[in-house]
Amino acid sequence: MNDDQLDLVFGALADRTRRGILARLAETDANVGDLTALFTMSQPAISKHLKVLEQAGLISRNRQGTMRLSHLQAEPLKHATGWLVDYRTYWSESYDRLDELFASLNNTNKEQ
Amino acid sequence: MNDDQLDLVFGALADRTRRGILARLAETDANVGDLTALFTMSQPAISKHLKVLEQAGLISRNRQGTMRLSHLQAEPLKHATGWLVDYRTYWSESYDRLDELFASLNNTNKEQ
DNA sequence: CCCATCCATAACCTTGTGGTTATCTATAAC
DNA sequence: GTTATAGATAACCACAAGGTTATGGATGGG
Repeated sequence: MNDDQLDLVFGALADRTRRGILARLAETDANVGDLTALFTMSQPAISKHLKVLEQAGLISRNRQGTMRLSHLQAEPLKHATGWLVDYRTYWSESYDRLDELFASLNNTNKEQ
Repeated sequence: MNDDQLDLVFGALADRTRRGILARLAETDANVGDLTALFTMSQPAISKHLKVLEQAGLISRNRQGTMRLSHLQAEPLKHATGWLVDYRTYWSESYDRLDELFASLNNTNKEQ
């Protein structure tokens, strides 16, 4: 994953509304109206966020009748994770297994 | 890790100069002059980037004589990773062991 | 004390971002 | 063909972001 893509992906993730959209899409696909109902902002604002997510490759969209369904595309999240875990040797602890890592992350997330 | 912190961390990572600074600090601590020499921009610009990184908790700084050394603080990267891996069930493949994940990531990163 | 060095800060500029309202387009239903 | 609905687009606004140059403040050395 190159610098341009990382700019787009991390930039897309740097907004809590967009992270909220991704969380919602992790459940099921959704149309623009569904997503607009979740946030206290206008439909065009949501459409803009969806465009940002699409350009980052984090969602795909296809027409379903008069609606456009957004679908989570998690692959760039995997690559962003790959970038981040390169720094794991600088974390305070190291983990051999993913489940150990996740257990630790859950703890530290709750602690804060 | 709450939304405000995620805003700051992902926002800090959304700039390639700041990612470059983190990569440099992964080797050794560095002062502002060292970092300015690495990029084609002015010293105040680097100082601004360092402030962003510091507010995101990604670096700490302490005076060493007349210099201020920046030191990588990777803990927020761990927490950001924790947020990202929550989406691992939506990746195209799943991995039980970190080394499997890393191997895959190295491959896909090289492929692109 | 004076001076050089390292860095921060201030002021400014341009562009991007996140929101709004108003309007246009596309699809489906009748 | 008309109409209703879903969503995109345009025009606009306020402010944040990323850069610049100029200058100020802190530290160490002679």
